[in-house]
Amino acid sequence: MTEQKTPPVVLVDGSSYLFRAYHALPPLTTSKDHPTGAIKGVISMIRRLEQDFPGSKMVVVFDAKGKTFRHEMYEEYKANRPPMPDDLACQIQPIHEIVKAMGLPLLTVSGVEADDVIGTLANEATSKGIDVVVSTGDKDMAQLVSDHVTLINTMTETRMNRDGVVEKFGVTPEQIIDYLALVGDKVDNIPGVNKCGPKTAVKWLESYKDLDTLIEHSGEIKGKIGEYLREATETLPLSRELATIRTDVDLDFGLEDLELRQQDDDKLLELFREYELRSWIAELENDAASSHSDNGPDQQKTADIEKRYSVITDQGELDQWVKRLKAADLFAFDTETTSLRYMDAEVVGVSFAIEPGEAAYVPLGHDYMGAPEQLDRDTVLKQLKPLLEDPKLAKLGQNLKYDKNVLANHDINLEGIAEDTMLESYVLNSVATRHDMDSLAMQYLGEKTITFESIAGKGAKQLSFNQIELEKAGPYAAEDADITLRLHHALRPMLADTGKLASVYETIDLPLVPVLSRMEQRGTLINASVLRKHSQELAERMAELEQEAHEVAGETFNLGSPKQLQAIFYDKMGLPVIKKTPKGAPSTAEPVLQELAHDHELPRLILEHRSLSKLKSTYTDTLPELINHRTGRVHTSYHQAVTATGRLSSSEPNLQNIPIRSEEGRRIRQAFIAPEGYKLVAADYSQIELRIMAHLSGDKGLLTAFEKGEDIHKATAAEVFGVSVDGVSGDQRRSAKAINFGLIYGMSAFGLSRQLDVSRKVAQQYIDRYFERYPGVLKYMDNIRKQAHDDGFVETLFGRRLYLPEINARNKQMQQAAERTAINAPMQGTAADIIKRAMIEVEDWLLREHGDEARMTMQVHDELILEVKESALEKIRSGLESRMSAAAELDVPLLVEAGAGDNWDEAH
DNA sequence: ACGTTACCCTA
DNA sequence: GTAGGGTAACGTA
Repeated sequence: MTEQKTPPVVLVDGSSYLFRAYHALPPLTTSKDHPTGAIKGVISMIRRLEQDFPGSKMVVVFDAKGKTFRHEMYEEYKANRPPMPDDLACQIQPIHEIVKAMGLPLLTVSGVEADDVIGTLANEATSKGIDVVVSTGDKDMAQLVSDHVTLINTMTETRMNRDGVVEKFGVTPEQIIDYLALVGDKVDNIPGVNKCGPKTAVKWLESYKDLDTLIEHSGEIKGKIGEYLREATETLPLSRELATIRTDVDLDFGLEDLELRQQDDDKLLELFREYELRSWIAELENDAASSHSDNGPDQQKTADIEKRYSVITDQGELDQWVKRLKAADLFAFDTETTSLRYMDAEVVGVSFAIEPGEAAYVPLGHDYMGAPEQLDRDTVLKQLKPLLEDPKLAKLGQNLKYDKNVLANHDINLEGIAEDTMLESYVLNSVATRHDMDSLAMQYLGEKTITFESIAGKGAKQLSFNQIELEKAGPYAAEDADITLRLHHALRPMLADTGKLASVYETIDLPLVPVLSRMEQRGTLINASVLRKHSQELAERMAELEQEAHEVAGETFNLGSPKQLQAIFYDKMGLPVIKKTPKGAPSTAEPVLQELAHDHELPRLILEHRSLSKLKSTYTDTLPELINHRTGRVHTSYHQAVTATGRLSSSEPNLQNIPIRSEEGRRIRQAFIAPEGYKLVAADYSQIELRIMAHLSGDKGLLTAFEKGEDIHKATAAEVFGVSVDGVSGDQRRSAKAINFGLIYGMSAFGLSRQLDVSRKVAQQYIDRYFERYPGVLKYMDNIRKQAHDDGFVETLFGRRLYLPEINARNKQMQQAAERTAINAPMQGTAADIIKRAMIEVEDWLLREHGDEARMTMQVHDELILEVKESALEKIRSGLESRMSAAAELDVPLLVEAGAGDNWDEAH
């Protein structure tokens, strides 16, 4: 039996969460444009802590305005920090008010930082024998950790005790200050030791225990880094002092003065309404409604919705649920399966939710030793089939494409896909978050969900769902449905409130789900024997190259190892270093070897070997292995919530990077074939991004060029180089093409000069000349940059948003990168929207009119690939072209070029 | 066994 | 200069 302990006092570092929430969360605003992202983030973290530490005294500490004693010690302290952005500053007051209304003591002490207040209170508590939990996102606080003080990062859900500090940093809490002093801090402008990072600091502290001893023995440290250490000996004591959190601040109050007060519901409701924090409003209202029946003692308030999860193994109970599902306006639905790979997956159970907090799991295929008797899978699926196939019964799920695919394995055609939380989250903010359910629950509901790993384990020993005990599987699966439902309630209003996002979700991403599902299930046909033969040829040629390379080098080595290549090229042969990798090692990348190949044989051999090895390992070896035994075809996965711009991505295999540029590579495309009696039709949008640029910018010259159907690169060359269209040389056209691509990518003179191998000055002249001839484009580029800076996001033609959190970053490089994204995203994203619209339309048309004659099988960003019956070839080709062209009404024609052939190479 | 780095394939 | 995914090597568990 253990002693009943006093609950720990919880000290919350509000300021550290303020910044993190501001950067991590999407730039949400109220309908009156008051930003709320940081409010939401900080408050939901405090609420989580209230749940996790019931009965604890909690104190929330923020930095006060103005300078602190550290500035007096060191003028340059935090001199690198930019002023707080306005849209963060204006959220501080509301947070303070909400914290107060929640009844929590709020502290801001001028002249010191929040850290010091926390350090002092922690010190006071431990001296009285009370344990302390410090909630912070700031690693510097690790110095406070002791047997009685732990850290918790409520954002990342990690707790750190003494052992945790040692594990994370490699030094004890007592050594953290010295560690921080050595490493320094760019943001706070603490100098530290030049070139000394975490690794070096840990190494030194391991050998010398503390900073003073290290300084005494600094003469023993060899090499350049030793010199840097000796250079820093004068500033190190200052660095150490700056890094030290004070535990002896003279506060005019003590812990006992900081009382929790009763939460002021009325005030809180008013604040939540003002900042439109909908889910919390609903919760408060519910609490108020139910508080009469709640006559228990004044406990921790029930921030959680009461959860009623059931596991159904009784037919009567299932019937009750089915009845309710049929009557519901919308129900959440989830399948548990044997595998994440949709082609192999079988249903292990299904879960449902209609009302928040209430959910049911119906286990159907748990087959571990001693599993309880369950309802018969096929019988239940048969019972559910009419329900799941009814397009009028609206279903909600998280990534329903997967569920649709899995159900197809059981001959169920899921229809009525009405809402999908993964897509809601993606459309709301494609960049700021991952869109898996666990992340979404944390972000939008402030709730930690049961992870699959926690019930199934991980790595090779991970169990599949059918092997998981019902006691664990039930809550997990039911929670999936419940969380999905509650997420939808949180996300859907946000979509409706934000520009045209709801329409992007409703008319583009959601209707695409069944289209992609069918494309995935259809798969594509591949000639495995051609690929295997190709693999063999590649292997032979590679062996020759390898032997030659070994002879030339005079030693054997692994041609695929950049490290060994470096040793041979730069250490042994002494070749010039043309470029370095990001980590500073001399690069052996393709353009470098290309350059070196002028004077040496070895780089050429490596280059050829490398390109063949790439083709072999990525394509010719792998693709045949991915052929499904049941269908004889290859089934990719299209991911709808991955890219920042709205494009799809493809994996296992990635069909969007099948080679085309080299002859050897095209042989791989030749292995993508049509079935007997069919041809492959490949239709692609010609110059779609440039056309979108013409449309968005409204530039007269560009619009005219496209209207006349001119060769756009030639037309550009004629303008930039001042020659007639007929007089454009091949070189001029090539340059113009690079300029046009550069424009789409947010070009700089530097980038263009490298691409064209001309001086930066010449590149700049080209750019200037271009903008002179196409002034509308320049104006558009300027506008879009300005818009990005003002709004923090850019939009596609259809209103899909891309947030650019780094557009106003202090780091100029980051800011410029964000500007390039701002320029590129509307074009790339609009193109993505257009082809998605085309896919929905084409699929609908084919299913309606040509069910057995043609089917869409692949999408590669601006290209659709279909299998078409030979007899219907011309009809389908023209219908396809016209539908793709009509997928958007632009001020320029959308030209589509479609070809046909026995394989993808021929069709393209 | 897992994560990171360097490299390279596509639009 | 934009946006992705996959592989081998390599370092750390």
